[in-house]
Amino acid sequence: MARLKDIAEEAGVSIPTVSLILSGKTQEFNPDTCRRVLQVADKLEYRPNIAARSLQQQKSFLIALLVSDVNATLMSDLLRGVFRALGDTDYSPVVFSHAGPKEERNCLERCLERRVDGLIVNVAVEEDGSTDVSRYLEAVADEIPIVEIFGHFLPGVPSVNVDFKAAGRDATRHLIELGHRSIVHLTHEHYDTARGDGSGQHFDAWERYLGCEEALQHAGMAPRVVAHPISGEINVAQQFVRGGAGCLESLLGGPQTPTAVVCYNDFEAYGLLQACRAHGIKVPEQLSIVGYADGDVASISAPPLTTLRIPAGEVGSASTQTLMELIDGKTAGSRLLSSELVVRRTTGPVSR
Amino acid sequence: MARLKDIAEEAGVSIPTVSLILSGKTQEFNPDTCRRVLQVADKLEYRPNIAARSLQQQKSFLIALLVSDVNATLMSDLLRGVFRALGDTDYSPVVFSHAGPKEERNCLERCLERRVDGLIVNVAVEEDGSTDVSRYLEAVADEIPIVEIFGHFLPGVPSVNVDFKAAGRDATRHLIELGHRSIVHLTHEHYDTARGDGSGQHFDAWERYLGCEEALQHAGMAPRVVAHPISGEINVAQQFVRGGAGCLESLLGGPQTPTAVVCYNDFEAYGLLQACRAHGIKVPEQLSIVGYADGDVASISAPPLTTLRIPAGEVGSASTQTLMELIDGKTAGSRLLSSELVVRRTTGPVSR
DNA sequence: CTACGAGTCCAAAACGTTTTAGGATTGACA
DNA sequence: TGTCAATCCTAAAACGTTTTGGACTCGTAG
Repeated sequence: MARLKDIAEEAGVSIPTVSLILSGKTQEFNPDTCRRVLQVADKLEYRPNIAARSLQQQKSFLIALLVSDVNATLMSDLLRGVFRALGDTDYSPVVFSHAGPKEERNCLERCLERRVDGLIVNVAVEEDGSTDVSRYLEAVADEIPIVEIFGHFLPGVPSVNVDFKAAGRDATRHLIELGHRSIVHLTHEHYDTARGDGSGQHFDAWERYLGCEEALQHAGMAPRVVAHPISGEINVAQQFVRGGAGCLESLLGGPQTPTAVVCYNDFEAYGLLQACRAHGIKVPEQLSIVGYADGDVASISAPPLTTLRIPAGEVGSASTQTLMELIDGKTAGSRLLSSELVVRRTTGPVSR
Repeated sequence: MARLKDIAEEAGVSIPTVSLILSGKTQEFNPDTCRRVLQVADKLEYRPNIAARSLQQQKSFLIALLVSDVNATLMSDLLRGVFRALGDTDYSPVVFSHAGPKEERNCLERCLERRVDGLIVNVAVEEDGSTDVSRYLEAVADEIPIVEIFGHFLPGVPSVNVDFKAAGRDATRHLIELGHRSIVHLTHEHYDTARGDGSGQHFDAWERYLGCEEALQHAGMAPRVVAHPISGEINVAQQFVRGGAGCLESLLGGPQTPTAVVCYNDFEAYGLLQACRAHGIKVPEQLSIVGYADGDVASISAPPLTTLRIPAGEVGSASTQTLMELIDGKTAGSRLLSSELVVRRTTGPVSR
């Protein structure tokens, strides 16, 4: 593989000359020389050795992506977003997918060895809601630019998050605009465990509830919640499906039968949809349903689910952009991205 | 960040001494020296500079993962597999997710600049079934170890693939063991377009059919195929759902009503399942259904789908292992991984 | 004739590591 | 006393870049 030296010899100039010309400082050289050098470089199919450049410049041109595999479904979108934002900068992404705090530590170590120029990290959170690595990460944060995604556990580190509250608000508002006046928020039993400190494991559920509440109150209505248990044993997705299905009775049995339901996620919505069919309840004529996430499930259900798309790609590109700014020495703030409402066929005007 | 030099000075030895001791060649040195050096290294929190090491060793300790975003749903499993196989080797994965041949070329260029030690690549295939980059990749394959996954377009390059034929065979055999004697293969209209050359765009569908055929013939039965159109406009998943649903009539209207169906994928199976419910056909009592892929859809359908799991994680780890062997100068062969049958509730003994 | 500026180019050092080849010191043995 | 081997360590070169601080040659103005 050709080196600067090879080009220099073949073109009859010195190494620095080649280096400078190839990096675009052509105005300081004789046009003839430039042409010759560029031509030889092309002929020899020269490709810079990034390792050598790294060593000299004290920059690795690598950014690390540290994600816990909880976000598995979002992974590919996220990556694509990162990749898009990286565009034709000189940076490449090193990816570490870790299964928990222990591995996370390990990954971090590798990042440091590589002298990565920046870190996009999704902090692993323990079963009990604690985050083990924060200590390491906090220490590292002083030396390397870090952007946190899908969480905000590191003080002083900018984060890119999904605005769950806005998602709740938008879903609810959509229903209100359709004329609904009796709306229930369907969620899981731990939705209010994060109430105290505003963060914690079930933060998203609480935020989502708050969004609902806000939209309802703004329209002069009181929030109403139906929550189902999550037992922990079986497949997570299926738990929510069952949970959603199991709630139909509570919905119908309440003081006032709702005309619309905002669900915590698509699986719940799907379960509810199934239960409705089983009970002969027409969707959306008798009951409108909004889900959340927009995965496969949403688009294949019958009728296809109105839901909100989680902007994983945008999280990827926004966090990358933020990181780039940090790397360039600028300061950067956190960002909150909105989920986009995807109106399909489970919501419709209220019938009277 | 501490360098070998810093340790050397603090421990009162030379740089090579530190280097050698830290890389485990301790037996050639005085135990006291070793202890001192290791202690100082620990104190200064020394981490080797991989860029410098790369330059010296002419190895980047990077392996690149080049995947087209067709395999989005498999991505996170794949990555986890790669990561698992990498274990605590010195290698880290650089990931490039590309949307097509043009980007693929670009990614490849970056890989070469990084002097990656190996490449795991999922060749992008054009609409018409051609592969643009193969030329570049073939050229590169002479210089860098490559392993191809989810395809085999590069001659002479070992590949790791999913055995679609075995998947078809296993699904069918499962049904035969349950006593079924009238089995239909449900697939899409292009399933036999790859027939000629054995590769091409719809390779998987054809292999899957062949597997069915083999199992059936082995049991003395003739294959029977029902294929639905795929129009291209809407959501791919939904196309298959509709396709599957739309086939129920053909199934019932045929010369002999089948007691079991092997579907091309989970979406088809799901659509068929829906149609069965609509028509009052009991699954699995009247009709057994097997899907393929085992994503969210399979586990949330009612009843949950019997299907085959695509071993994406295994593809990741196997390809990584193969690549490591190539990097170590060994030769390595291709591997064909089996999908695992996941028996849920859409298959049962044939009723008479 | 000298001085100076513009236009081109280059020598040398530096980045942090590994490797090769050998140097210094010691003790044992002839 | 000199030789040999063993033990412990190091000097120097190398990997491929970029950067710094000039050097050299013209032409032109003082």
